[in-house]
Amino acid sequence: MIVKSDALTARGRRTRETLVRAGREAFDEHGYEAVRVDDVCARAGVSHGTFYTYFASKEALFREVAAAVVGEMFAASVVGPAASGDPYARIEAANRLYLRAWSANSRLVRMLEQAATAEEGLRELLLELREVFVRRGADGLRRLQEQGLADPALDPRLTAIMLGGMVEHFARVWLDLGEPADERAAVDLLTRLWARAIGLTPASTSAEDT
Amino acid sequence: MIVKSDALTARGRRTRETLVRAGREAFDEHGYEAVRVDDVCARAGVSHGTFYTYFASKEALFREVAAAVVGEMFAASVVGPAASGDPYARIEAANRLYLRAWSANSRLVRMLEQAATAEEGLRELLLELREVFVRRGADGLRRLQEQGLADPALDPRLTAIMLGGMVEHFARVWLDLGEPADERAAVDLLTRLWARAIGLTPASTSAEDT
Amino acid sequence: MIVKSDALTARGRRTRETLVRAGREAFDEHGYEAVRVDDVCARAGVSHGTFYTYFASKEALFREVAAAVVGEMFAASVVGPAASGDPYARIEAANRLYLRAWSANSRLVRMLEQAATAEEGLRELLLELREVFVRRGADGLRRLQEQGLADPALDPRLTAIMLGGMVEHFARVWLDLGEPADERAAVDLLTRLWARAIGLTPASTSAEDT
Amino acid sequence: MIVKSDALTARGRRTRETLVRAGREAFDEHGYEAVRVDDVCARAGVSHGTFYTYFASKEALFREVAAAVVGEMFAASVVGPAASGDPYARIEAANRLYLRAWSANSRLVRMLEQAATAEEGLRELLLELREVFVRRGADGLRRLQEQGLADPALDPRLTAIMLGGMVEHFARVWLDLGEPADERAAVDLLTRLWARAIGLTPASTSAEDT
DNA sequence: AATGAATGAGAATTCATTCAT
DNA sequence: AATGAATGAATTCTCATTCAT
Repeated sequence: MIVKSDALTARGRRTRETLVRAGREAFDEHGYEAVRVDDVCARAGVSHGTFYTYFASKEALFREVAAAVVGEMFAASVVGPAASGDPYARIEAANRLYLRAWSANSRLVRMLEQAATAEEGLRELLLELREVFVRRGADGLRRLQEQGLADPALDPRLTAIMLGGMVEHFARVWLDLGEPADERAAVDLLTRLWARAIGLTPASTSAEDT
Repeated sequence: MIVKSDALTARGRRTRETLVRAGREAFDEHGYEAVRVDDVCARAGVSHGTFYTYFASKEALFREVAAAVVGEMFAASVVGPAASGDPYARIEAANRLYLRAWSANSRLVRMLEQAATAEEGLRELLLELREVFVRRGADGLRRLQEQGLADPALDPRLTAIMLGGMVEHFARVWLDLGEPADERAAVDLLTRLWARAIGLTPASTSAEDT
Repeated sequence: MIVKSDALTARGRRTRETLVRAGREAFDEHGYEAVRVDDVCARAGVSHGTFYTYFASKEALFREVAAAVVGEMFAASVVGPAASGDPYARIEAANRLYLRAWSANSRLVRMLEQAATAEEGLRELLLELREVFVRRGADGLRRLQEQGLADPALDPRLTAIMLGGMVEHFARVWLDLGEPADERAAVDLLTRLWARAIGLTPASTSAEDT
Repeated sequence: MIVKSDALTARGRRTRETLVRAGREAFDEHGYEAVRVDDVCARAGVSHGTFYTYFASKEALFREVAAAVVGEMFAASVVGPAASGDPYARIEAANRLYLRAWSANSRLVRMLEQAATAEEGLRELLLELREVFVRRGADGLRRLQEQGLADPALDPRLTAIMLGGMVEHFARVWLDLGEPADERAAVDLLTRLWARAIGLTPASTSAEDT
């Protein structure tokens, strides 16, 4: 007798949101397996009977949390046309956003990866998330290639996957494994490596040096 | 009650090895949580009672499996002085090895990462594994810098982490998420990006082209 | 808090009746245990809260449903003086009514039997129901014995229980277990067996044959 | 990890049997729904973990109990050629056995009937049980008809169902609903009604009277 | 009268681990 | 060394019922 989100009173909506928030925190802190439904309920301050008023199972809650995370990351991935001019600056801005988005959610994304092995629906969500970032990277590279600013021999998609993976992976190592580094330095280096790797022509790169 | 590895009859050693092998396969296929001790025993063809003759717990078995995996990856990470001459070729060889080593064990390494969150001992093992690869990468880069073949401004350790992460991460996406690509093309592109990123001077790079 | 039936507005009476009807259908289709209060409410189109405005518990609803069923069966058990004349024809008419009454409600009666084990009140209801049919059968037999048409050695009550049970039981086997038979043939045979069993004298029986 | 019955040590077999016995008693006393797995375990003196070593679920235990009951009833239904000669005496003997067999298991059989509604496998078991008794009755009648001792116009199967139902149903009313009667009188009357109903010719019937 | 959110006792089941043989 | 029966803590989920609005 799960109640759908759009058939709820204000109070119901509030409770539901509280549960999602509590679940997100709990999953993020302890991992999917380690979280018991009762933990989430305790954190949300409701009985576990109430939990099942809103979610059919722990997994259903996770799906909801995962969807929220993915949604936020989509939102965070938009560079905005502001940082316009300089290609190098654009890459830098994108990398900063990328690093932040993944840093903020790295544990949940990894849980999603893990859970995606078993759950069909989650797998799709994960692939979709990845695709958004890959496509963004690939499109950016293609544009630079068309402008004659990047090595035209590089396969845009594969390159985007690899360099995007470099950023994503660093987010993990940095935060989850505690590799010491400060954001500025990290973004600087990631950007430099990225730019060089795609052969961003000296013209723009040197702009920074002057 | 647990029998130490070196105080075993030949028969005992065989049983123990069978269990480790069975555990490794099971963990790799289904993940740590999803594997029951009984599954491992069934696969190894021994009773549950026997399991506890050799391992104090499921976790102890995992530790053993993880150690074996890490050992193999260490072994696999040695480039060998054979591919000597050309820096680019060395990087290429290293990338091929790197990619293969991580591909072969990506699921288990991820499980190790996950488990490391909770277990102190595993955390150390994981950091150690990572360190070996990072150091190898950093050392290689430092050597190139000393020879004037790579950008001396790059922090060797951070650069190695980032570029190594690129390879490691690609191994996951490629195998676990099924991104289509063939090894040759992948190694080629990874190497090209890596070389360019560290500013490997044309002199050597072009050596390949001629 | 429970509103009594006679202190209700027209609207309230309607809601209450809807619930009883919905409960009866649900119980009949799925059995007492399998029916959740929510199922009844959904079927009746009211909220669970409303249910408790009219019934103190699920069991209270069942009691009401059971009483209704028993009432209907009482009503159905009246042969009416119409089929007067011939004793055999009277038995046949009674058997037809008997078979129909039990057929129509066999599942609910069985649930009542089952529930009666635990609930004192229901036990009485059940015994009362049974008694009506037993008494009717016994009275009929006694009359025939007095008229010299049936074996005077038979204990009227016990005989009525046994022959009545034959009809009742056949209703179950026929409908619930799907033993194929058509009503006409079944009533014919039941009547023939019944008449012969009580030694209904040829005089009347043969009346049918001529 | 349910262990099959034939792969058990003596101790295991003993435990399993204890559980079946405990389950049978519990079901008989309280009904399927009212019995918790823990009740059975407590009665058997084992932990509930042990229960699941032998049975996959409460339902699986019930299936086993039901099969045992049906087996016993099959065994009990054999009249044996001893009571040979007199048809009336044979019917009487059969009725006594019939009444006893159903009396001894009436609650469990009713539970089986109830459960059969939901479970396919149980339904078959029930139908099989019924069929054995029906066939036995039908065969007996057919033989009498061939010998010219019973009304040849009666459909053997339908008649057996009806008269068998009379006995079966009486067993319920007698034991479960507490209708007072002693076995001798009940068997006498059931037999007299049965014999008369099928038109068992006076020749044999009167044999009893002399 | 009606609603529907909240409750929590209760039941089934899993599985790592122990221990007698 | 090996076996496998026994254990019980832990966890998920259900559903009748209460109560504030």
